[in-house]
Amino acid sequence: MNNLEPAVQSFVLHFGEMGSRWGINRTVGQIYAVLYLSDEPLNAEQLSERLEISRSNVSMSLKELQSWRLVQLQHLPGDRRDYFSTPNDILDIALTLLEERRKRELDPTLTLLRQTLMEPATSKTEKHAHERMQDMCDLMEQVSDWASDLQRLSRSDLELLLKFGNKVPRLLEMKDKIAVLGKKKR
Amino acid sequence: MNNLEPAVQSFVLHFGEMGSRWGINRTVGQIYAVLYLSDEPLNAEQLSERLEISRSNVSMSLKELQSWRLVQLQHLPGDRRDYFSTPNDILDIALTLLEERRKRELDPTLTLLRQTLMEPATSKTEKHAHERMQDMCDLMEQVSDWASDLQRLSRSDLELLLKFGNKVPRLLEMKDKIAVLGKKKR
DNA sequence: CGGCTATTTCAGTAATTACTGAAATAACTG
DNA sequence: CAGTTATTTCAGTAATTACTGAAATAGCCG
Repeated sequence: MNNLEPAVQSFVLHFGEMGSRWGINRTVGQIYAVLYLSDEPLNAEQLSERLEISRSNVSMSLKELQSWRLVQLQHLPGDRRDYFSTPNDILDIALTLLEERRKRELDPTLTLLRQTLMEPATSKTEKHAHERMQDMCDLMEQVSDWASDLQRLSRSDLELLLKFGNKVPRLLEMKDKIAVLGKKKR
Repeated sequence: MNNLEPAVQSFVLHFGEMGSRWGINRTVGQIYAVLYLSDEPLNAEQLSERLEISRSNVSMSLKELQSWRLVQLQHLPGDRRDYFSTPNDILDIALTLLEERRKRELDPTLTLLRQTLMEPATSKTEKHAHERMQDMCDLMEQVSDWASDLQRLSRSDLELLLKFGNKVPRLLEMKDKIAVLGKKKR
């Protein structure tokens, strides 16, 4: 890993750590970091060398990253090896991550909650448990909808939303107008 | 764990799984789930029995949850054991989670990125890496600011924001007015 | 203080997860 | 088709993480 430039190396190490703090493992995080910083697509062999990990480990980790749609596979003319890169736009990446997490974490939980809430609650404690689950279900639905909506925004709207984020409270002062707008259009 | 009512049990198991998909481990997730659904505070002994795990495991897991500020410690009159519960409001919980994750994941990464970006980039590849890091840094700052702002919103504004979430695109149609408002007040 | 109860700590072990090398598969090339 | 190169799979092992029981600590109460 000393073949990496210092700035790259510390970023890669940090990402590895963050990865394992998440569900993702260290190696997967490191591979992603290397690809993200690289100015050209890399093949498995190169990743294996730079991170000093086995070829097979690279193969498995890349499969994992592909399942998250976080890396793109491409070919260079006259070279039949697989080359990998990340999207150029960090917003693209963030949106993909958000969407995948929604699918993997929110959706299954929502399914379970709805299913459980179909059954009648008998005892007092069970009634209370149902209330709690209902609250969680409601919130998760809202968050899930929010996330879906973000996916549909144009790039420029997204950037606007991010930029004005720290003025959200003020934006909410306009809630009356927004409410009117909501009624008018729907 | 068969002492738990079926609805509770499946929720607890699911939460355990989700926990380990996260950085948090299965037991911690299960304990949290039990506490969240319980209609009364529980002590370590009770958690140990219900989940059939050792007393010491409960102790460690509760410490972990306390470090995330996700459980509240309290005492019952005439009983010197520690009792634990979660906040009643799921929004409270979500905000705490958001804030802790910001502190643990975004902040350290931002620190590293800023630090690295202070150094000059020499080679061509290093310049490219710096650009990538700068992009990530910018986005993370915006997200971090967003998260901070959410913490400061009143409960009613938060609920409004959540409810109107799926009308975000329409809300952005008003960007001109928002821009004006931004200038006027700042 | 001495006994009692509750909680924490921690070394050892169990369970899980990550990684490797070797072998199998796949895909091209002459 | 045989040879060559690239990728994947997988059984075995290494490394990490989770969990336990026993011992230590802490705090109360008579």
